[in-house]
Amino acid sequence: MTRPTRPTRPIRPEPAADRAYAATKELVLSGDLPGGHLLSEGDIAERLGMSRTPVREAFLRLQAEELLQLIPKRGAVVVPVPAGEADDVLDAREAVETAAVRRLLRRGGDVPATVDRLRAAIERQREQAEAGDLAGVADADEAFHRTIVDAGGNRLTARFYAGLADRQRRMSMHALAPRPQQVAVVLAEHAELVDAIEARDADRFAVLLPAHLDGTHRPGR
Amino acid sequence: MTRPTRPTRPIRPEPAADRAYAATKELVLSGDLPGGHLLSEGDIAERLGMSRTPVREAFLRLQAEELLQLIPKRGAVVVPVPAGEADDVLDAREAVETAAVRRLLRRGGDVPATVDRLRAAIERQREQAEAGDLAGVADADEAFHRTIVDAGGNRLTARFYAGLADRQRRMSMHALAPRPQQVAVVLAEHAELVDAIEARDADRFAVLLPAHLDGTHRPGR
DNA sequence: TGTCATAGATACAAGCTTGCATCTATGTGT
DNA sequence: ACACATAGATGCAAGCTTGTATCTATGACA
Repeated sequence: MTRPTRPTRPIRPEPAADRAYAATKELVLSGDLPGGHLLSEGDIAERLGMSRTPVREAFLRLQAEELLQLIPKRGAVVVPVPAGEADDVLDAREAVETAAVRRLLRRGGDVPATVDRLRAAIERQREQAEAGDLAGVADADEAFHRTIVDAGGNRLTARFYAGLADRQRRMSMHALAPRPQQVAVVLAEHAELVDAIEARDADRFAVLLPAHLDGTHRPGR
Repeated sequence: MTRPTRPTRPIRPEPAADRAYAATKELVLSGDLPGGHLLSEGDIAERLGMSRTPVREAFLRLQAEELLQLIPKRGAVVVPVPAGEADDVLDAREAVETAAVRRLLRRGGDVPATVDRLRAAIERQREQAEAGDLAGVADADEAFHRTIVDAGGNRLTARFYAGLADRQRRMSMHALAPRPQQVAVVLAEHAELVDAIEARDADRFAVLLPAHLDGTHRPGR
């Protein structure tokens, strides 16, 4: 099996439908399209240089994620962030992450490996913060929490959590950027959460997490 | 606001895509199509007397629910129930229901109304059991648990839970039908769950629920 | 001569384009 | 204020193109 270099790379062009999906989703999640905005298949199709069909496919997928709402014979409206969505997201995240930790401990998963991964994620976040990369900080934060969820080993909740992260990202676009000292608090709280996991203390984790999420993501407090 | 009867009922024919979605989903959830089965757009389209386009839309929606997997140029395979899916579903249900109760109590929701609805659901389930309607028993059981989730007031988790119920239904098709005395146990445990809610004791609920779900849905025990 | 590997042909299925019918909302004229 | 014409957008259908698997026939080798 000598294959020194990739032989003439059989690149397959990304399907048009996937491009349309990614582009449109980015428009919605980035907040570039405000809630309530009405968009049409033809518009996007023209902008992306493709026909309406792949765009329609993209719209259907986004409707399944409740980011778009297709209105018969009218178009697709960007679903506005419902009132109370922030609460719902945080509540759901808390439930999923807590359940993941309980399951990890209950089923005797590899706690040390998880702890290592989490501490590495904290370190990455610290580096991003020192580099002043705000988007990088947010990414690392998401990676930290996703690592917790993945450790639980429940594919269904992990998938659900990915959708929650999307929605949170969409809301964060309208929120204030975290200030440096807030990042320090986040890092410290993350460390505490990891300590609780390392101590195999799910109850302590369950107490720490809501405070962490509320404190981080609720501007009013 | 006098609208005595519906005036000339403006019935709109159900869109072809919705019919295709419902029909195909039923095929999968009922277990009529085994996991791994390969089906094609053309087949379904012909059977339902429509073109491939709405069928394709249905397939896309089902792929978003991870019930179908579209394989380029090949067809759509019915995603087999993954190993460990039963565990994942029960784990996720436990997390969602427990979180719903905690939230209901934390936010001072209308506990008496919820309790009333739950006791009514138990009563319906008892009636279905006495009538010997096994499907009715299963429906009432789902309604009971869904009532708990809805009481939490989190739209995101409620939606997630609906998908869990679908997957559970699909798995139940291959499971044994419950025996009458098992139904009695279920009813008694439901009553205990409601009592915990009425007593506003989320911790007791969190202890009772896993035992209930495990005992009911894990044949091996 | 029999068996196996292989290359070519064929059938099938999706990805996408295009076109048409239908429905909704809007604006105009009386 | 109301009816009607019109523009715009989707819902659906049919056809074309492309990619994949399967079948078959041919040739090499034992």
